[in-house]
Amino acid sequence: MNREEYLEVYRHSLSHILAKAVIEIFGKDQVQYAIGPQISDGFYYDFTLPRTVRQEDFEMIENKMREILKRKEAWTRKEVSREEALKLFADQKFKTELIEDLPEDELITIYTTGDDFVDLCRGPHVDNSQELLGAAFKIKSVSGAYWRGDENRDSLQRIYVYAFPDKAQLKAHLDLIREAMERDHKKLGPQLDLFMFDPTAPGMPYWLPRGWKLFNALLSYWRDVHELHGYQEISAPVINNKSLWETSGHWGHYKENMFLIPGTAEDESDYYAAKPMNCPNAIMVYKRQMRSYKDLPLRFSETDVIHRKEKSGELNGLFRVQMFRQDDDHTLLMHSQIRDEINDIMDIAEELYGTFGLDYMAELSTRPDDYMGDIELWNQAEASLKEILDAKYGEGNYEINEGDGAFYGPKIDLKMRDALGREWQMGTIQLDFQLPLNFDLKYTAADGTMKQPVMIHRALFGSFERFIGILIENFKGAFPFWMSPYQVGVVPIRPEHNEYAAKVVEALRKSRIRAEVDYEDENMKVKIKKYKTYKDPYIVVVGDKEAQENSVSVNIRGMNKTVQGVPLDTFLAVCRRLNEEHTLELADSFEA
RNA sequence: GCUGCUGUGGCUCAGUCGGUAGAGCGUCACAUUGGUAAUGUGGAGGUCACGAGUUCGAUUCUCGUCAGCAGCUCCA
Repeated sequence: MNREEYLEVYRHSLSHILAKAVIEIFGKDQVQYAIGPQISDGFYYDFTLPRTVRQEDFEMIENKMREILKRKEAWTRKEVSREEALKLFADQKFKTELIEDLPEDELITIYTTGDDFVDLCRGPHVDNSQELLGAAFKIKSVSGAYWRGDENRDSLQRIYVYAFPDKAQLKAHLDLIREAMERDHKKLGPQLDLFMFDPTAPGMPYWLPRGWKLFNALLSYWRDVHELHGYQEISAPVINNKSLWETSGHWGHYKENMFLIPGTAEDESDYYAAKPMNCPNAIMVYKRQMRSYKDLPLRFSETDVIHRKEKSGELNGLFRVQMFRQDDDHTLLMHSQIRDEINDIMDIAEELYGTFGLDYMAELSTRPDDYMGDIELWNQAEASLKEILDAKYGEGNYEINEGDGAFYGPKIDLKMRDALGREWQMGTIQLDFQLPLNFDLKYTAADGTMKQPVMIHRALFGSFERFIGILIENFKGAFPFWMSPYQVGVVPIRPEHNEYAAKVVEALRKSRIRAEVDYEDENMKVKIKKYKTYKDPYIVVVGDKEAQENSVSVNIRGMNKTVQGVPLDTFLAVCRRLNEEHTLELADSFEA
């Protein structure tokens, strides 16, 4: 048995122990038990119980589980007929439903643990509870869930449990969770004065001065890269009359997610809606004039604010917001250009992600059952996408989600893995055969006939907001030099050094280095601490010595190391280089 | 939206078994003239999220609203 199978078997087995414990605590006639699958860090089990399980109950339940394990009960497997199974679980409505839903010819197996607990299960399990004695587990949380994920059906209590083969692995996992919590951008962001929220605008971040500096550093890097790849940035209205959204189909399919703004009429006839996507306006720009095949591909990138109304419980810091800016683009092109264009987009993605040292994986989603458009076109497009992915990552080195594409075209999703090994859905590259049709887009082909272009929607960071949220957690707030809100904090030792400090700050700013300085008549240690808390990459201290020799004393972030007597010009040159090269690591030596 | 939890000065949190609140940090003032992560003293700062109910009296109890957090995808 390999490690994964082993995990599966005993997590699964432990979930039965949990169910048994819960039943013994609350009484068999008080508990309806549903399902108890394993998940990535343990397992859960769903129940209906006579009362809500609280945090105070966790220890009691854990103890009951241990007590059951110590009984070293045997597990016996038995094959039963459908009738026997139904009879056995007559008073368990969820189990009954599960049995009734099993295919006619399915073999039904039940497992008995000890002499009183029986559960419907396909197994496999351990043979005796004894085998689980060494396992380490801990109840993680209790939350609500619905029977079969359907909010119209029974509301269940789901008990989550962490489970690992031994204490060391459980501890390692709990440490990882703690580390992730320390990195939580919802905590770090406000702490570093990057962004805030206000109840009058739920899910709509306010970017504070420091955060906006970071945002703009990221944006300007993104612009530079796209400029080199032939993109043209546009900006368009944030609200449009509903007639636009009717044409695009959003009014019909996406209205619940749009913030609506009444016009002057009494009814909805002249409503406006804040844009939830940029595509229709990019199309307006395309339609402004006749387009020739020679113009294509036309790449209209856009970072305007967009709004999407979310259900109240779904907001989550910068990860799920109601107002954000995508690093968006809509490219109009001929069918024959799809492959080259997607290839170029993948190159940009690689370059962008590489700058942050983030690994990424690609996933292809193909034609769904309810697809629209010409099946030939779909086949060609999917073939092109596969070809590109095969060439780039090798056949089989990317995931294919059959039937998971949008109805208007296939797509490639890009997921990345952060410093803690967590996965994030980031970029998305979607082909769209539908909108060009809805808006009746045309170009004049070489033979003088009118043809319809294809549209590509793509965002590589996903949204600036979410991407920054991920970066905050990935770097734990200690950003690479080029994107740090302030790159250098200047600390004059005494007020008499303020004059030289001002000279240093001016020189830094003239070199386009973001520098902050504290002229207060305050102990220098206090100032150093302030900039350390802000995680400024470099803190430079200036006193008599530095003023005299036109140098700075550099404190390097994360290195507990100070380099004294660095000539100011040398320091400036190093900073400029880090900015230009978008270097991930800080320089720790300052040679001329 | 649903389930559960939470909401006390800018921040982190204590407290009130119902009699309108306290600490540390931060901030401000004054003193301190400092060499790489917290100098000292003093002051200001709170309608205890909002609304209603119960009560002689509510920050505390009840209900509602708003916002936040965790989960609601892992299929016996």
